[in-house]
Amino acid sequence: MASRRTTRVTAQVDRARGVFMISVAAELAAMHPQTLRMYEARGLIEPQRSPKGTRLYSQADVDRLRRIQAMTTELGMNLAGVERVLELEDKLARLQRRVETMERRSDALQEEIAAREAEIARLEQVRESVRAEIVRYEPPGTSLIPIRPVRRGS
Amino acid sequence: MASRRTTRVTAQVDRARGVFMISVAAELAAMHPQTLRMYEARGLIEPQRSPKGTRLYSQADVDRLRRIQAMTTELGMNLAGVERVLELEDKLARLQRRVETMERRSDALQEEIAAREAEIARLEQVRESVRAEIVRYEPPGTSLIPIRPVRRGS
DNA sequence: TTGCTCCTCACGTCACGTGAGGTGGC
DNA sequence: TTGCTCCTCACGTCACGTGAGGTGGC
Repeated sequence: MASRRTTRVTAQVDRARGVFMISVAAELAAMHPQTLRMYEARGLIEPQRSPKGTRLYSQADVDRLRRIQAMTTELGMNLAGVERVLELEDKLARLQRRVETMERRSDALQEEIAAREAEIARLEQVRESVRAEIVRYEPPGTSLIPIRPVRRGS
Repeated sequence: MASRRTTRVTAQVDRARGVFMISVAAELAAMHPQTLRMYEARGLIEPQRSPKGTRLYSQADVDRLRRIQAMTTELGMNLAGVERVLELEDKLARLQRRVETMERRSDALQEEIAAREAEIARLEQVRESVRAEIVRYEPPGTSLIPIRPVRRGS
């Protein structure tokens, strides 16, 4: 279990780590290397840099490039639109996660209500049986002590 | 209260009703009439038509045109991007409303829990006082009747 | 007749992608 | 030296907006 978590964290780190130089990244994204430089100039992508200044693209960068590629090629969007859509998709994903969290919370609250309902039912059951026991001490006409309303602080 | 609702419904109907011919709508949206025809051909807007075939734009149409205008002029987006962004903004608005509904529901559930907590506290309180009353009937050494464990069904 | 509507066609502009050209370090 | 990197500049293409041109009904 601990090892699985470690593996996942490592994979995440790797996904964000700059490993491809521009020619490789361009081939993986099916783009011209010059296009990648252009996208960077417009702020659509920010690859890391080696100490010498060479761009280093991560797997996450390549994925993002492919999403951009789909929007421009398949939908015919320009870069201004791509930028805005990427923003909105991020917002949407965050909101989606929030909805899921709230749904789980809602379920948990429902369970809390059910648990308290059960507790109330249990307490009422106890009260009923106590009442039944008390009544047994008072069979009409056979009680040894007179029955009177209980008065507090008497 | 009923009249306020009626007013709102009327306003909504008016907002969706085709009232402006193309030259007026174009002026309200600060656009060329030909541009409006182009947007319609591309499916970005669907004005109603008079029996004679004249386009009739509603206030909602004009608002939509202004939103499109802002995206193309201020952000430099093309129409493919506008289309996608309008879709995503709709989705986002729906999800936003859902989050608000869920928040209200969550609050309501919290209140339900609080109400049941109060009921539990009340029942426990009752049980405590019943116990206290029973004890009061059994002062050691002064009871008129012998105290024995209660046996069911005896 | 004027001014609107409808339509189609064509052109100018601009964004984007890509190629060329020149530099520098493994 | 080869093949990559870096950069800037320039050109071809395409989408979009707008204008022209011709029609028809209040």
